[in-house]
Amino acid sequence: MSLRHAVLGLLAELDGGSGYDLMKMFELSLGNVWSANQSQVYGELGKLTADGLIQVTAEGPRGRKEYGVTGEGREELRRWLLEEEPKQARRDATLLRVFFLGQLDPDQAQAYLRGRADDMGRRAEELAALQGQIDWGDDNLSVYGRLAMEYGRRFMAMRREWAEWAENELKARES
Amino acid sequence: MSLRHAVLGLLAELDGGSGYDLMKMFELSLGNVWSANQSQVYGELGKLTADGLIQVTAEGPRGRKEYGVTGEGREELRRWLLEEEPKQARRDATLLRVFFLGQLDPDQAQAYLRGRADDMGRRAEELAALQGQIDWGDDNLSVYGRLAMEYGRRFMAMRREWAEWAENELKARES
DNA sequence: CCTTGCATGTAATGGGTTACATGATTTA
DNA sequence: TAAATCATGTAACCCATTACATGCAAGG
Repeated sequence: MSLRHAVLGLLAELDGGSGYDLMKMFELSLGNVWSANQSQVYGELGKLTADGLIQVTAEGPRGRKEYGVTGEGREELRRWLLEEEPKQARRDATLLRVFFLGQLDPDQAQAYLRGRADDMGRRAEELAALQGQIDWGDDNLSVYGRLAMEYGRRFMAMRREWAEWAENELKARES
Repeated sequence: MSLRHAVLGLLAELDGGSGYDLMKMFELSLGNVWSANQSQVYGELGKLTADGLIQVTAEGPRGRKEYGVTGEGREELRRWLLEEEPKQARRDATLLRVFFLGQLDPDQAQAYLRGRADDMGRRAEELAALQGQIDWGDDNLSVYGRLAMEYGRRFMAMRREWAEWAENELKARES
């Protein structure tokens, strides 16, 4: 049930916006942390409106509808932030494969881990470069988005280091 | 489509087993990396059988059916391991909240991060303790499961460090 | 004999992905 | 005037979760 709060949160931070505006945000920033597609966004806007957590505040050209968070919506957002325990989805496609690497030859298993290490190294560098380029503003989404981005960088680095360690563990077993 | 390969992989590693056997594996080891419930397991066994990737190899008491991987199934497992790029699900409930911490008072935001750091620290310790206790065997699932567990430990540690760093970043901004 | 564990299945519901479908407005 | 962008919506399908439903077998 977190898509609901992603939409609610964005509308709260942006002081309102259209479904199209939200989609842009999902595409270029929030989506790295919680992805959503167009169908989902419009669907959720409808449900949130029906539940009274947001409302249409203006209508523009091309059928554009601008939404704003209601008092009830703000309350729900705070409740979610403060009271609901974030529960981790235990699903990792890379790690699932690791469990079954015994089905491959040892050198293929090592190559898999090497591939992960390289991939993660690449991504960590890309993120680090991006981090240097961006001019962070002083608004909430910039301040907290920056924290999230640093998390991403550390995550990639950690995964790279682990994959290299794991590759060496397998090499050590070969004797 | 990875549940399919989780089931296929387990049957390959265990040299066959029943739905019940697989559920046990999901509960106590594989589930930390790819979770699945009873309905899913039995449903997937049916689909895999219909597609010829596994087959019933024996029937036991209480309607027990033992499944084994077919040649086609083994082929599909290798293909998945070697050729399919693991794609990461970009969904993290903890981090999603971080984006919207600006909706809280600064001290509440810091408390959220502190809570995460504590939680992760606790889990990292639990995992480290578990790691020390387990007698790892020499079978594939033990060898590779050990790698996955070390990943979990490092992951928790990284998250703890990040949450502490983020908390300090917020404190530094207060001036 | 009673509890625990073994064992399988189905139905309802909700969320996510992909594809389809349409059209207005701006800009080059 | 053509292409790009803005803008919304629906339908079909698949996957995951929860709940329901049943019954046999082994051990204390």
